[in-house]
Amino acid sequence: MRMNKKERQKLLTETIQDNPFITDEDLAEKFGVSVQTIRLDRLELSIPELRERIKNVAEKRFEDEVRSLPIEEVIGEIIDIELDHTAISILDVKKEHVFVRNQIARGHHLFAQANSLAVAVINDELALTAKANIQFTRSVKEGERVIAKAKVAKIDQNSGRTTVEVHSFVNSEVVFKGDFEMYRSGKIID
Amino acid sequence: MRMNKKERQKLLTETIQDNPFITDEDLAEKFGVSVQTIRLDRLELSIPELRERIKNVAEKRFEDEVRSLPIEEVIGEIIDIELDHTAISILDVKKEHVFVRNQIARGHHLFAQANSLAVAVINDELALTAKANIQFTRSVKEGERVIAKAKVAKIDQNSGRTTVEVHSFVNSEVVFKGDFEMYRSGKIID
DNA sequence: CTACTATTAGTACCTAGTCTTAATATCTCG
DNA sequence: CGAGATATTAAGACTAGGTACTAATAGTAG
Repeated sequence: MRMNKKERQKLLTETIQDNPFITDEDLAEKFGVSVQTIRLDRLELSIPELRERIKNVAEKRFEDEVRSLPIEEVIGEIIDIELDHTAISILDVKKEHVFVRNQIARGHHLFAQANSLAVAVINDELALTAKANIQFTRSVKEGERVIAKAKVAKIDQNSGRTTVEVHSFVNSEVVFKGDFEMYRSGKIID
Repeated sequence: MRMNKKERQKLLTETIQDNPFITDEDLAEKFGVSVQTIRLDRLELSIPELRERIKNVAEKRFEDEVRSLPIEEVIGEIIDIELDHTAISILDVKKEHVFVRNQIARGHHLFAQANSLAVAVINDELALTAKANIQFTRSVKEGERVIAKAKVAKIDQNSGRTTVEVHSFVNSEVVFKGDFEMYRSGKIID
């Protein structure tokens, strides 16, 4: 009934991977060996103790949290901005952006990058999108880097309505085009 | 220099909140009191010990992980669908969807809901958005429920190009309108 | 039979606590 | 000022879930 060392260690790795909250004692019982054997196994496999594992999971969550905040505020990373004129952002397409089936980026992520860049380029407290006319000219795959360039095309001095053109590229190939008509609350800050 | 109990306990709560990884010893040093005092404080405030706190953070991360997967696949919850005809989804606007400053939903979330509904309504393995013409007719606030209704308007039998109209409502008031021109890979499944 | 690997056992020690009892310190009110 | 209440500190026994190390035993291959 009892498996050999190699098998046990393989299973041990898997078991801990999908449940890092298991103690050596529980593992020993699960595999029908002594606690000491489990500890030797962990030592050989360089698997840290329960508390360390839990801590790692917790710390990773903290990192993610810090990382997810800026993602929420602006989709993509703004690398250049000249208020009311131009702005550029980059977005690295990762597995969370693509369809599972074909690894093609979901449209709304490209839209989100462009839209939030259009919001950012406007020099106003409250910029909202009123209308948009967009076009996806080529599908973007996981691993590609999308560079979005926004240009303020027109500002209506009375209403404040601002038209922003955004073109997104992968290796100088246009993958997305969008005209955004933006609404701004206050007066134009110069 | 040393603050009173009330002040200390208030600060203690905050300190632990934004760094759950701090030990009683470090806290004692930070507040210039003994470790025992910190422990009494935690007891009074029902703050669990370090290891429990870390475990909670880790467990929460595990829960979140499970929860964040379905959110990725379809934005909003599909409540009705008739392939190649109509579909309806709802999206409850929460704080993660809005601008911090004014609690207005960021445009790309409404777009994402509409776009992913347009993708879903199409009876094909691979549906991609080619173009979209959208309009945000009223701003949506945190706490509101957006109901998106998609209608397939036209299917080009040769190219497979499909036009989907999406209207989104909050309490029967139109908040978003969009015409999506969708591209489908294979033939139309009937 | 010996050499080697694998397993088990036992001991001392560690961290970051809990729980309990008891001794001080400090504050407050009459 | 002093008594009582509240706050703080200390000390001791115990806990989980380990590490690190030494030593004994079991099983197997040459």
